[in-house]
Amino acid sequence: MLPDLFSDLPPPDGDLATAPLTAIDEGAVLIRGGITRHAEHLLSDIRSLTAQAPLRRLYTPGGGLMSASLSCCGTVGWVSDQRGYRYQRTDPLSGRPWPALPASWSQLAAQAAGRAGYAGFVPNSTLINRYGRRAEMGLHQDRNEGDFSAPIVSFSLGLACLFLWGGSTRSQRPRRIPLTHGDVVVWGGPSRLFFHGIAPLPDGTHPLTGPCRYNLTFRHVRP
DNA sequence: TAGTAACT
DNA sequence: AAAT
Repeated sequence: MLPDLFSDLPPPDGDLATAPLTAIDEGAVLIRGGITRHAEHLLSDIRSLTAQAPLRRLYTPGGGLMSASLSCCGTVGWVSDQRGYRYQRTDPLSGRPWPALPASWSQLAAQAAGRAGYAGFVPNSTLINRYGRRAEMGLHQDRNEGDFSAPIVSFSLGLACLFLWGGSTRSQRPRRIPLTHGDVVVWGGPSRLFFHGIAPLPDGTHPLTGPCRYNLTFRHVRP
């Protein structure tokens, strides 16, 4: 078996308190394997949450269909359609409020943020992204939250991917950072509005998720 | 405009 | 780069 793109990563530690922390940029860190030991619990929660608010593909305002599927939980959820990007209190599919953000998720996200130097992070919205075969996410900024003092906390589950990490302008060529099952990325402060994205998902199968990657992105949104 | 076409 |  030939070594793959990701085989030189250290083995996952699984604990946010002790997993190895790498600086990516000013205000941005990668915690390798920080949530590995919580993966099955998180995936089980994703199953029950997406039974209430199904994963769905959204249209961008320009009319493009996103290749990743998403859902939300928390007091507000991110949506995109012909009218633009926004956070709203209800799921447009059902008209009902989004499912509550599980307390265990909020605690893990806060612990990750604290490890990255952002004390007191209290997320009120989580975007649940599912990347299937060849799904990707173009370079973008998370800029609809209203509160840019709070960081973004991102959990990776399942198939490995290449995280595209750019800069404050779209023209800066992004670095490609491998993310594997259990990895956590936190960015805020000077890099809070940096462009980022996901390269097309490589083929593969993960024991816990099959041919897909899940990503949980925690935010604090000023309603 | 979190995507895409249409360039180079 | 430009459309929306």
